[in-house]
Amino acid sequence: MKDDKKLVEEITSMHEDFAKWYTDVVLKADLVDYSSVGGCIIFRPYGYSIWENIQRELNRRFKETGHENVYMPLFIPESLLQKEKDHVEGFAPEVAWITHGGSEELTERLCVRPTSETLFCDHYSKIIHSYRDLPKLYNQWCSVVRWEKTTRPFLRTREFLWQEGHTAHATAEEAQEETIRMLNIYAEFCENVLAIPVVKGRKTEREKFAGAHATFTIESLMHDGKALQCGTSHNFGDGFAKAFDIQYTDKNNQLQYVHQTSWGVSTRLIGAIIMVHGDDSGLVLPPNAAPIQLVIVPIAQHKPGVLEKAREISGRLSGICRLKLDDSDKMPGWKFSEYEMKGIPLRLEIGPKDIENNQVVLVRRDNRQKEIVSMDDLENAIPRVLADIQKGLLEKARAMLKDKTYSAKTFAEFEKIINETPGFIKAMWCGSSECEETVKEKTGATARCIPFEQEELSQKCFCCGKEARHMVYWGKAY
RNA sequence: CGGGGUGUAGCGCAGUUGGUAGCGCACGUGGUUUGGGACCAUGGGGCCGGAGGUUCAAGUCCUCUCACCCCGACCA
Repeated sequence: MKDDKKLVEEITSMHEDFAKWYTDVVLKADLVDYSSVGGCIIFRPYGYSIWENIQRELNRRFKETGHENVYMPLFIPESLLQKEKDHVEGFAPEVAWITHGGSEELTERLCVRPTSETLFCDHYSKIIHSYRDLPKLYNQWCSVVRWEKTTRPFLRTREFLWQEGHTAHATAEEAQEETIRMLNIYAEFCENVLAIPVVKGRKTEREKFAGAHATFTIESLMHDGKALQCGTSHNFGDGFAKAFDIQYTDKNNQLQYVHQTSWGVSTRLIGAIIMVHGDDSGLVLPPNAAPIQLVIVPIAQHKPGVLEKAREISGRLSGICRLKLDDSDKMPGWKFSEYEMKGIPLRLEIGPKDIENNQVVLVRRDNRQKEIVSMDDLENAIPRVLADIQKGLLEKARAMLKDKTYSAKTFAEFEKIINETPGFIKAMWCGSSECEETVKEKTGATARCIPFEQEELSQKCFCCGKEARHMVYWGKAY
């Protein structure tokens, strides 16, 4: 078999049609099904299981840093939503409204939460009285609704699952620390669990969250050169506190407003995994996020001893990795293709010849390398190979990010890159919203972030030529 | 919200000048198979997206609707 032979014929090649490739993968890997409600998806067990892994890993990190999970209502009274002006304006166009209970019209419309800032604020205003009540470090796992016009599985759906952390602090400094702490947790999680390298930075005024003082972001780059915002962390300062009257008495018996943050990641991360690691055979999952890390495929399973051996191995390994034994009567080749589409990191083949030789065959999903391993060494070999795959995927993704990151000094250079080799473009910027607008109009690219790691590529804004203030990562985004 | 496309079996499709629906895959059963998507036999499955109309007769022609997908403008 040639390495480059396309084994899975049901998936469109990503070079042929990236959008089609994406939806093919999403459907063929059994991650989701389309639902009867426009713009919404059904998470199938395999897709939901990835989300559960994400939840488990993040929950551990949130709890290690002192956060508690809570749950707020799905509905927000219109009056509550309207308390913070920028916030309402930002979300108004995509809010879904409840107008009736049964056949009776409600006296006040209820908004289906597009995000829960207002609910947390309302609650905080009641429960925070003293500096002794601070900080409040809350998080909630829930779904939110934003009535989007264009939708794509995971990347943009009308209802999506996410987590939103909402914290209240005594001082501006503490709030800023929290904002960055959570951004760093997201970045570490993306790299170590999802094997997705990210660029950390601050959003421009134009791109920041409605109602925030500052928004920080982690941005990643997909196979097609488009950027994907993977998570955001906002510093609200005391803006919401003033709108919602969240005050506490400090040590000197003075009334003070709290300083707040919020931060979130969503099921969009699953879209990122697909578009960063996937290939023409389908999904490729990093072991740390994979619902099933190892699939055992018995060969000639009707022959005496084969299934027994496969079951024995399954039992031995079940404590050291998440695995599945497929003893259905499908052909082995069918199983190989199926689990490649599903991105299971590692496959173990066990057949009569292997049993004779006291060995098994391991095949990696990421590079299809085969390795023959002694039956006695499985407990060492499996974790070793899984760790190696995890590491390899991150390295590969890092190389891609580096490869697709360009820099431009002039507008002409910028345009040429965006049109010919899409990716991140580093370029100096004067800080004006007008230049962002111009760039967007002429090239379709937006300022993804002002990275923490600044470089001085030149003294002048690549767009208007005036004095540059920041180096910005630009790109077309999902 | 604009532009394009598609709706016929679970999925993918065919269906000629209008004559009352077919193929592949999947599924059920029996058997033979199993190191890269097996084969034979046999069986089940349909208000042709919906509503009007034209006609003796509509999957097919006309009108109107609805849904979904894709591509753009706005957004986790």
